[in-house]
Amino acid sequence: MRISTKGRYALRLMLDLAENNTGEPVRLKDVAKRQGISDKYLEQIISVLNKAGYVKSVRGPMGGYILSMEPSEYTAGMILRLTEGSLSPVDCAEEQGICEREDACATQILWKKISDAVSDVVDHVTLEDLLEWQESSRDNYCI
Amino acid sequence: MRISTKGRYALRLMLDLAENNTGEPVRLKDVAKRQGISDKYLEQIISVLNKAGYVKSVRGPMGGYILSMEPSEYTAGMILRLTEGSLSPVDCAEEQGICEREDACATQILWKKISDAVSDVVDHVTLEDLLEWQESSRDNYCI
DNA sequence: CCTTAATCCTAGTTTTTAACTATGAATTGT
DNA sequence: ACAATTCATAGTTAAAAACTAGGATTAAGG
Repeated sequence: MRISTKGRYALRLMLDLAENNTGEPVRLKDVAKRQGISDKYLEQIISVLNKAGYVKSVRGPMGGYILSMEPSEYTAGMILRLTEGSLSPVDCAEEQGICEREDACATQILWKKISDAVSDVVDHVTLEDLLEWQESSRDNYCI
Repeated sequence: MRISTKGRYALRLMLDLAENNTGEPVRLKDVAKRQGISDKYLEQIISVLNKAGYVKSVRGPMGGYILSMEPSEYTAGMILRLTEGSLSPVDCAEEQGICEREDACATQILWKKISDAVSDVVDHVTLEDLLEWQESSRDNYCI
């Protein structure tokens, strides 16, 4: 029932872009350093976000990435579904006709409830919310 | 974000024991056949449920397994946590001190929300609920 | 134009986990 | 004694996750 590093890193990546948004593109190498994540791995992850239009890229020196929308316009669900694939605990909870037992399987109802509960959370948390949480937790962060 | 076969099979196994509870022990082989699951694999899964005291075992011929409590006393959460390990999307959401970034990481709050939402579902669905759903879906099951 | 710093693209590798499979010992009803 | 069951442990296979590597492409600055 784990969320993979792809999804988690993608969220932190987007959050980092939001935090460091000065209008200028942000270098991926800097994000990688700040977040302590391999930059080569981040390249793959942001490629997906880029193709989906969630970020804009600028190539060449002084290049990097910028969010293409306001933080409030991204939900965690958008980012996680894009990078994780699906957030459903089982296949049969999101699509019909996969399981030949589905007419006689009560557990499917449970999976659907779980799936809905997860969606309800991630679809109502935006990047802006994360930013706010980040800032308020920053206050009690002593280094 | 998937639930593994261990957890899913364990639920179906417990549900099968509940459905076929006549007071006599139920043979694992029969469960395996009904559910279409390898009996050797089920052996491993029920071993965990047995050690936790969720089922009682009877060895030898005419042996098998029986639920040790009423269906209403088992929640899906009990069964899934036992067989799946944890239902949390990330480690840092259930235990503190794992992530050295936790004081400055807003995503942790999101993971905790997801974790709580999932718990809220699975801790309020009992085996008895599953039994009822099973019976009502049986009605529109034509074979 | 040339160098350099960035993104882009694809393929390969390693590690971990999931999902069984196999073998045989222990137990017990007939 | 025999046969049917659970019990215990180890081994195997397949798939997915988590990176790693190498080079192509683009564009700013001198």
